Amino acid sequence: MGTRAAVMDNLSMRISARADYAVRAALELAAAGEDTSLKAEAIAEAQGIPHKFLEGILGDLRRGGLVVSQRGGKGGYRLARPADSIPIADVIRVADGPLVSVRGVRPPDLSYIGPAESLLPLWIAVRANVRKILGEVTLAHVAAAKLPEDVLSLADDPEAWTNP
Amino acid sequence: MGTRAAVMDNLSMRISARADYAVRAALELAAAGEDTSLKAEAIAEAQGIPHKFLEGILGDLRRGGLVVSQRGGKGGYRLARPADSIPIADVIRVADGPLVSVRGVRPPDLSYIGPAESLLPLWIAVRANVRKILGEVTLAHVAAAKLPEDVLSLADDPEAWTNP
DNA sequence: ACACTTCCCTAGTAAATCGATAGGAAATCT
DNA sequence: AGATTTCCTATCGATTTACTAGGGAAGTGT
Repeated sequence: MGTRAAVMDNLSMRISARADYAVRAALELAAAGEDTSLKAEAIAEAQGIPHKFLEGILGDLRRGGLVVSQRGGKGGYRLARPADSIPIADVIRVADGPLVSVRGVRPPDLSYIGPAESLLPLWIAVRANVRKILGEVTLAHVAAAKLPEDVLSLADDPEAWTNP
Repeated sequence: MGTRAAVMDNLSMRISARADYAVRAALELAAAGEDTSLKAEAIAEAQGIPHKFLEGILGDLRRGGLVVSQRGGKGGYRLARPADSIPIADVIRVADGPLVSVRGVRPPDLSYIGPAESLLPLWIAVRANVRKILGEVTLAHVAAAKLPEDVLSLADDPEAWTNP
């Protein structure tokens, strides 16, 4: 399409359904407590996530070492570590692949020429900033609705909530 | 072939080829000066961008009011405003749509329930942060290879350049 | 032992998106 | 008129996304 009018996303920051679901599922587990285990179906119900889809995501979280699972009648999933030791960044990375890459190429391997040369440090700066936030905020923070001060102050600016 | 660049993979930060090309094309125009116009073919050559693809992107920039065009023998594209008044964010937004989205939805339109309630302010905070950087840095900054101090200091941290 | 529950694994699929290309119409210059 | 360059529409193949289906493996309670 030459003109893109109706289609949305994907400029700079995009959080996929997969990542979003993963974080929300992890938050349910965080809220349940480290030693209570929840069934996939219960999480799916609570958060309105297609449960078969969620099963796959929970499998990723397990393989990533963030949750542990148990089969059978009293089975389910629970967090593998305390919720305050799991940053949101970890959940997203495990569910959705590496946090950042550049067209398959890592930022340090890019080569820009001419007036575009300084683009690389710019992307790096943006990335560093995103990492700082998502690496600082943990499941415990979000589940308890107590975000760190510096993050809150960013979200408090009414301008942050406006559209484009 | 030249340089192809930047898409940040998957999770958090992704810059599409479209956005990357758009910024690089705008940078060529910025370097050329506000009253010099460049042909699409010349820009494509200089930055190693498929020229037919670039034509579509330049069309978006024109419709977004960032560049003006002229057809015919002495035609081409030039910036519609001074390079120091065009933030990188504008270029990306015009070429690629809204800067941040979750599951294709803009953050203010999301609704989270239960322990996921505080997810919304978190996404907003991240978005505000990205906006702050990309809204502050202009085409002039990048074209002149003189990024603002606060951005540079972010990119200076060696940790920012590490892989995952 | 047996039934039941719940996780686990593999495949598949419809739709969207991405990057790119082609052909020609419209405008502008010499 | 003739050359040039933007502008418009349409299409393409490949990949990704978001999901669905079905069944096997492992654990639990009776």
